[in-house]
Amino acid sequence: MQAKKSSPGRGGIVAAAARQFSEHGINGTSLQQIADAAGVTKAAVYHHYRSKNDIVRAVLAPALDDLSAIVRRARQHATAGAQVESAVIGLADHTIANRQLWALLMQDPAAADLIHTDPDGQAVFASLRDVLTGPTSDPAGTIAVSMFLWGLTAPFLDPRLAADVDDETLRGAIVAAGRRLLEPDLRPMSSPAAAGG
Amino acid sequence: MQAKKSSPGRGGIVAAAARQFSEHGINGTSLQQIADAAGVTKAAVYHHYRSKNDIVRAVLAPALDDLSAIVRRARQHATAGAQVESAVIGLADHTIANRQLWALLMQDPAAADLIHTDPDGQAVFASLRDVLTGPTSDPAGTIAVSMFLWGLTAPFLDPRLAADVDDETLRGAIVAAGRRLLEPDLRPMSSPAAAGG
DNA sequence: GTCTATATGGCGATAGAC
DNA sequence: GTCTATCGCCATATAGAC
Repeated sequence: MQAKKSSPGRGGIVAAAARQFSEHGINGTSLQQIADAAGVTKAAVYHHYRSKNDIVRAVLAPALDDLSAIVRRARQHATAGAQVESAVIGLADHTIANRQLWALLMQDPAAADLIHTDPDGQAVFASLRDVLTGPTSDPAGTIAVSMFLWGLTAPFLDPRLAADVDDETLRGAIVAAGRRLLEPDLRPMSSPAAAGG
Repeated sequence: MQAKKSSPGRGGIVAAAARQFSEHGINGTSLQQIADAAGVTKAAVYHHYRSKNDIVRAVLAPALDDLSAIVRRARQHATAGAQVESAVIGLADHTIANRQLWALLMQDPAAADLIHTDPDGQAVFASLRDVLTGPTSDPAGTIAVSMFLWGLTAPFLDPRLAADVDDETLRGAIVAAGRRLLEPDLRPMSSPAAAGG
């Protein structure tokens, strides 16, 4: 079983594209680079995908599906605290298992455009933020949620972390950060009156 | 006071470029777009800057200078805790006063390339991380620092925050997040023995 | 399903008139 | 200091042979 290296097919192309995208950004990656990385020609790539945008979608789609699953699983918990905890752990695991993809999803302007355009993408992110924010809707909570989500990209983007740190340490640090930033009793309260939900 | 709208000069060009960069990303912005936004032609832009890379540098340079100043100011404090506090506050203020620029600096792959290339840029970020990390060098601390730095981009990138939240709330939330993530006594300690610095 | 070859357009960058 | 016009190149995307 040589894994059919001579003809990568769709899977090999999206894998190669994902690698190039996370290295050079989506706009910084040409179809030629993708084709070269996949070991085929541009025309072969176009046989599988009718445009570069389609490739981008194919790369990002699994991440959006994973996010949906994380939200769905979190919502099965009864209390808001348990939902946040579940989502934080789910995100930590997803980030670690899929670092480049997550960085791409959050970091790249082209990905942001695509998500902003796609109604499903918007809905997934909105529901994720809802779960992480919990029932309260104070600005500080919204800010903490955003900082946590964007902070999740750090473990891949930071060259000092990408190589050295083992997954278990990373997971522990991410979950700890999520708890500190998002758990209601730890959340910053500039005006005490706002605490009464 | 018409601010000389007929000839924007260098200032107008970098301002226009910064706006376009933070909207479409550096690689996603053409010189034609920059010229249009500045109200001149491409050739006029090239009269002031000899390459697109020069424009990028001109856009990012003030942010790097600001970072240097933040680090310098933080280092004047005696204790590590005070240095962290100073740097966090400095970063919060800088992010709020200069949201797009910071997002660009941290978010864009092309900016990352340029910083990675430029020795000064590398040095500034290294020293900033050193100050935020403090004397200890445990992985969890390094991760927390990275998450905080990347989390700082959130306030601009999140459409729900860019418009609604006033600066004071934002500042309070960022500083609070920085404290929670970075202050030693709050930091996650998977192995208690590592605490003795 | 992959290839070579090509069409078409926008890109960064330059030349030279005003 | 700005313009019009253009170069050379590489981008996305297509056509048609094998």
